[in-house]
Amino acid sequence: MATLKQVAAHAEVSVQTVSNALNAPHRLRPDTLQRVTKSIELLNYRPNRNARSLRTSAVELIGYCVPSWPDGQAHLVMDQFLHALCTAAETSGRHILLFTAPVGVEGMPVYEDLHARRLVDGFVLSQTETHDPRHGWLKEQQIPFVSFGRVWKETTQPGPYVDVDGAGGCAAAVRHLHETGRRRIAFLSWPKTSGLAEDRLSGWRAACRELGLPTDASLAVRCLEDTIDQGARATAELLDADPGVDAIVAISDILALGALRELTRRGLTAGVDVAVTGFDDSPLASVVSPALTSIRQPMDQIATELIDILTTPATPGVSTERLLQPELVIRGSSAPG
Amino acid sequence: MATLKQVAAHAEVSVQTVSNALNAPHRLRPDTLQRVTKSIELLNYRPNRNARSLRTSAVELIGYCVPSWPDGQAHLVMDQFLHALCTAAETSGRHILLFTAPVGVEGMPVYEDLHARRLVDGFVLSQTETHDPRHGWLKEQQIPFVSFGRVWKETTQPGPYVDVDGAGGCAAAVRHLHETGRRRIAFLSWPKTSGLAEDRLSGWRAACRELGLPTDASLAVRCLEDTIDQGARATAELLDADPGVDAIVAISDILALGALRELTRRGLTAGVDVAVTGFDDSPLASVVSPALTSIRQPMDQIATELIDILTTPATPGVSTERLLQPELVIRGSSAPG
DNA sequence: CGGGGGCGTTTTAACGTTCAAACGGTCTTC
DNA sequence: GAAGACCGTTTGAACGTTAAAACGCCCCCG
Repeated sequence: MATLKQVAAHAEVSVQTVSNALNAPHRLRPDTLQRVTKSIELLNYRPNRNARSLRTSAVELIGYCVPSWPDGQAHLVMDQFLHALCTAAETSGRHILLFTAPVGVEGMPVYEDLHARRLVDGFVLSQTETHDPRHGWLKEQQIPFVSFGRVWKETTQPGPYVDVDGAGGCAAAVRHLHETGRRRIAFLSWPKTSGLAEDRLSGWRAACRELGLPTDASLAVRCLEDTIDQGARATAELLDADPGVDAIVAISDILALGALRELTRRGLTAGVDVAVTGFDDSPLASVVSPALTSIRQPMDQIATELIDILTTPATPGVSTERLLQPELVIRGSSAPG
Repeated sequence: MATLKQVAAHAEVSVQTVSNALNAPHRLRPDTLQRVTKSIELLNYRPNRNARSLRTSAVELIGYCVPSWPDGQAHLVMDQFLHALCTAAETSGRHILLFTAPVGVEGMPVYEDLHARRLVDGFVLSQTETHDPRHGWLKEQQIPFVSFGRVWKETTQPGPYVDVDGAGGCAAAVRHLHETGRRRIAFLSWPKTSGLAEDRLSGWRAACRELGLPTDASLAVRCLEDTIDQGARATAELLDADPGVDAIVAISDILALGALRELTRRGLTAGVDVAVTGFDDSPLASVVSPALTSIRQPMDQIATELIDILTTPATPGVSTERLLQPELVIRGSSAPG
């Protein structure tokens, strides 16, 4: 465990010079730099992050509250997201610190504490809710943050965010289905209380109208829970009420799996008789058969933008609200063969 | 952002006394303690972790390498594990720091670097492999670690670990199936190269023998990948070759889902005609129908033991190898109604 | 030849905390 | 009544780093 002092002694320079060699190499004369660099390598020196942070009061750590989920609700792309976030943080020399906190505003003292004790520089929020109180609170406390997901509705100054254009994604799915000959496209959704759901639904509706396809109220079905069973049940209702449906855009992969199951149960072939698309391109999408066409969120890009916004000092010209386009991954459930 | 100095001035004591009030309150006279405590509250003081860590050279941070998975292989219980790990760390005043690293021994420089720069005190490893080189390497470097999962086979001094008795879990599943009248129980497995697979398989074999049930080689089928398709295909082969099979113990929930699908395809009812069990009790197990009987790993306990081993200084009497019992969660796929 | 300006390096001080030793007071003990 | 032990508190130093200022040197210019 070599220290700056030991390196300095070895290279026969002052401590500060070694520090400069690392943080501002242009200040050193080339030969000095080389001598110092050699000593650093020789002694296998690594800067002590704690000492550095104490001096600079920046810890290069970003807090992320690991979501807890109601039973039976999986976050199937969470590991993708975490991996992307981690990678993005690392390319900027930072790391992710995990913690737990109560949901909503009750969790705020935890955020404040972590920041006050200087365990983190700022936070990445996810699971943003319709009237998420966390944004306003953090802004008030002047704690840096960025949110994955817009704050939906009625909140003044929502703060910096990165989000995916769910409406655009669903519209793309509808257009793809239209191109492959589908003409009566249903939408499997969640309850109205979710901003996410309304956004995606609006994309389906807009694209259908644009293409002259029906958007009857009966074509948009809501499931109370994000489970396979609910997806299957809703699909059954849909097909019973309207046998002409030839495609289903589901708001999640899980609901889409439910749709697939119900189709199989009825002796229908997904992708042939009725096309199905999901959302998130979770790992399950590619392991079922027929494999599920799904709308993939660009996790790497999301993570990069999140870290970028969080670590770049606010600049007048640069927006801190970024909407990214998802990608439609086409598989057998909508285009067999 | 109050500091110790400011609190000291406010309480009219020395800095060290305030420090003692927090770290060794028994040393203070009750009235002094109260006065100091009051000042701390009044100024909303929070100790600066960096300064503390610099002095004590302990950062109270535990590194965990976020696993990256081959496409189409989901780690469905990773968020459960992370949540449990986080919670366990927090109850001991620590936190989890995420990072990425190449798999195997190539990732070791990353571990060393994080430790040398004093970003973490130690590591929790997971995804332990048969000849995992990380354990030996870390031990050699004297970097504290604990592994979730045994090092299988031939490694001397495997190092501290917490693991789940997969054999015991599978044996419990077999006994449960036997109790409910099943007499020809098959096992859906992975390739032989996995220590995990061999462990679980051995539990099935042992329990069957104990109960006088057949363990023909044809009853133990191997799937090359952990996908629903592979599980379905293997189940099809199994039933074609041996129509007498009345129960299937699958080594993973994913394979079990494949089995369920194949049964449905054949017009058989899971839980009635053929019983099926999975492993991990992933979120999917409870959202399919019939819901899947599955072997649940005690995540909270696992996490607690991991943190305990990692943070407790080695004591001669106390073992650092702990094997925990999983819990069989019985649902409709093995016991309808 | 004296003053100003770069340049590369060193010096000084500070970040906020804890450890170890020192201190002064009171209470025992012989 | 002096010596020792104990208790609660303070003092001094250190952890390893970086920011800012100071320094000495050389070069240029008037």
